Amino acid sequence: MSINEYMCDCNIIHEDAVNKTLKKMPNQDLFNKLAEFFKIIGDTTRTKILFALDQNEMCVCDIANVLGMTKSSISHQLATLRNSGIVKSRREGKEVYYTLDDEHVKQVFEIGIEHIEHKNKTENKN
Amino acid sequence: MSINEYMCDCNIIHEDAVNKTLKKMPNQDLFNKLAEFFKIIGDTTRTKILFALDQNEMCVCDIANVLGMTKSSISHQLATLRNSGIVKSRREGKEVYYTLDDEHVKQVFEIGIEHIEHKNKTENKN
DNA sequence: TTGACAATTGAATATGTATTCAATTATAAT
DNA sequence: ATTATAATTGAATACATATTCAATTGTCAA
Repeated sequence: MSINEYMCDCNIIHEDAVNKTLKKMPNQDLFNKLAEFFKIIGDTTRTKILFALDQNEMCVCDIANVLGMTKSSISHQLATLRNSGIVKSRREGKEVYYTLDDEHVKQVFEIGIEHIEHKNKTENKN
Repeated sequence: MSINEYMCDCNIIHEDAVNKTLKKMPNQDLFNKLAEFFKIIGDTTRTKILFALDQNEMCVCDIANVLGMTKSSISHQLATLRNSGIVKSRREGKEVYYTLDDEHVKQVFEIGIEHIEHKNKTENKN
């Protein structure tokens, strides 16, 4: 497949690198899901929820108390996280308990925190 | 610090878990930066850019060709990525070359892809 | 079966943001 | 200087989404 089939408003500068990269590119679906995954994590409220669930299994009310927010907003966010397969839930009586769904979430989360802490340490040198 | 200082519309169910988690909670600034980091990665166009830069150092025009988009939109996205410290750039003549800034970005990216591929494999069992 | 409480849901509002388009800046070559 | 091309920038538009508020559902106990 030629790169000329792609619309672009400039001439090609490094054709080899472009073609090599085009060959390796995963399909659109993977990028959509990957972006979706990070976008869902990428919200302040949801990072707090994930941090809390990384410590303990918790019900909606517990999380609302930890974050100082309404159950409604937490529940909306949990629905988002659940629909994306980032957390899972189980009902026990009136309460619904949430946990992280997957080890990858934990890993991504921890590396993210490392990254921020590293940036904080070195932010004075530009 | 008591959890009663936090406004919430429900009674506390598991006070110990809530208090324990409150003690461990990092400050607001860390959550803001962490969410920002993931949010920036969490866009389909930007995941493609990061994938491309994970293969080769590239100029704006190369990236525009790989993604089949205008230089302007790519440049806007690169500015976003650069301002967040996710990519860095160097000028060589008329061209500006971009690379991933940091090993953490690469790690987070790869684990993210693993996560999606794992989900793809197991998506039939609910 | 009625009341109480945990949780979810839908609609509305307010806010954020990706891409487009037009204009501008930076660099190199003639 | 002038032209050409790479890249950036600002403003506008179109689209997505977080929180609030009100109503509803699910479960348990009296």
